[in-house]
Amino acid sequence: MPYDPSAFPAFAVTVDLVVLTVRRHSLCALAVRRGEPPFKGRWALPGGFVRSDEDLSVAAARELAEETGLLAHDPTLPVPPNAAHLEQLATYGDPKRDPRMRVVSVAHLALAPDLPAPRAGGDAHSVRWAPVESLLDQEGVFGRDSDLAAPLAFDHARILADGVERARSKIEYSSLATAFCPQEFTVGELRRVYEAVWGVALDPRNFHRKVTGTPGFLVPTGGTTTRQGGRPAQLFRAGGATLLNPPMLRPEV
Amino acid sequence: MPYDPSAFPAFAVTVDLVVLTVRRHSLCALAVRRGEPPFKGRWALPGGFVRSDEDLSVAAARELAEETGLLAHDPTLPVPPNAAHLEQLATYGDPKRDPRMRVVSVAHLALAPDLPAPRAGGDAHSVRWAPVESLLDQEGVFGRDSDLAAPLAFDHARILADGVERARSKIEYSSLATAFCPQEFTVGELRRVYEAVWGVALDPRNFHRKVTGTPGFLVPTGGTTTRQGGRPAQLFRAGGATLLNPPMLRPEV
DNA sequence: ATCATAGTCGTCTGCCTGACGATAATCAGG
DNA sequence: CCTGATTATCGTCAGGCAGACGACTATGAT
Repeated sequence: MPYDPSAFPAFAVTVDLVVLTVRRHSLCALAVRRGEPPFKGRWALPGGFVRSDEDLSVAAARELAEETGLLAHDPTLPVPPNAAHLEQLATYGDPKRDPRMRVVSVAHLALAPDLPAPRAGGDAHSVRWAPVESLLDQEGVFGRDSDLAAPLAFDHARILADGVERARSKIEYSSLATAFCPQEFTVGELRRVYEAVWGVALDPRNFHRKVTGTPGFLVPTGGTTTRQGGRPAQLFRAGGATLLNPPMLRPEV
Repeated sequence: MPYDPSAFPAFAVTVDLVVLTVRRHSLCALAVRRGEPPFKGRWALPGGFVRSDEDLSVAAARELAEETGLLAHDPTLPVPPNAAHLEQLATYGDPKRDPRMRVVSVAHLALAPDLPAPRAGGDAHSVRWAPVESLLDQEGVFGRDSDLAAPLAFDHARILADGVERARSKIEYSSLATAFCPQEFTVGELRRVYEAVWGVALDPRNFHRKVTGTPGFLVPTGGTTTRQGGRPAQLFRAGGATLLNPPMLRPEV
């Protein structure tokens, strides 16, 4: 049977990115300001059309590189210096999610260490890191950041919320939190990642016992650092283990 | 800026379903035999095109109902008698996954109690439950079931494997295993679900202690049954709790 | 020198789990 | 009726792990 294009509806397919990082003790997401209608002037998640010869993960990695300069991390290769964790999040296809046409968006979640500065595709004003609470707070916050108070464009608030929840739950049972850290980091820095992502305070002594006692989670590099002040801390790299068993559960409420 | 259809590539969007159930102590998936090329005569996952006015979850629920007569379970409504759990799994968009054209498939995972018999959309011969191992076993098993030995069409083996892994991990930390049970069930029946999904044997005493001791997991209905033989067992319904904390971890190895 | 800060090591207690003994309530068959 | 097979359910015990928290260590700031 020959291929009949009229036998099915045509869709546009995009990738949208939830890019998360931890800056100044808070979980931040990358947001871009829309320069075109609809939602012109509003903040949105970075993203773009999937090209006709691209796999979805390739499109997501391309968008990530365009927006941040980060490379997606292929687990089969050694970790390049500018690597981010990238995984598919979920797909959103409400017929009315884009008023122009029928768009299905395959959202991806990227986790990155704190970056020097967002590098826009030519227009640095249109890209910024923003704390996820301010992006998700639909009520709006009046004051200096009132330009951020408007809800995100399209269904991006929902997508961001899903991405944040995925990150929050995934660091419980995997070593993914190290994706927020530079290649070498201390136990305290890793703990502050958990604290920022979960929004809770953790006991430094129990946390230290847990992460150093889990085989394959952390590998000491031999060096120490004092960049946080106080007693110098051992430096570690992420070990090969990806699954934490038993998991490190979020404290309840 | 007006909408310009030539500014982006057009995709076909489908939903594919991984429908799992437990029959005769083994985890089974719904498979349909393809009647058209490509992969004519091979087994595949049920699925179809998303209509132009349909959300993805609606399309998945429609396909599920067409193939099985099951209703997707809307968590905000009381559970109808023929309800199945339905959730989005992942999206597959390799440019070469369908030789005819560019198709992006949003796979969904459905979990259902053991059903009387698959009800095909007019052709009962083309749909069947098959143990997931036989569908995933690429080497093929010679013998009576050799028609099942050929690998699934398209990338459906990958999708099925992802769905099975999702189900296996999700019953660890949620009450989702009850989706495989009828409305009323015994602790032993629930244990046999875990054993079938994980492919391991569990200690009946420890399992009983765990599930009856987790608040909100099981609600006794007062009745008892003896349909398994042996001492009569209490009947339960699924409680309101959806998250198991602490989780019930798979035995290692 | 003193203090503040952060890191690291220990201890104790309670909870949960895995291993497994024991008892209870049914059915099949002699 | 009695016996054994089968399944359900309750209990016990030891080990592991997590939360709470004391104590000590090594730095920088004043």
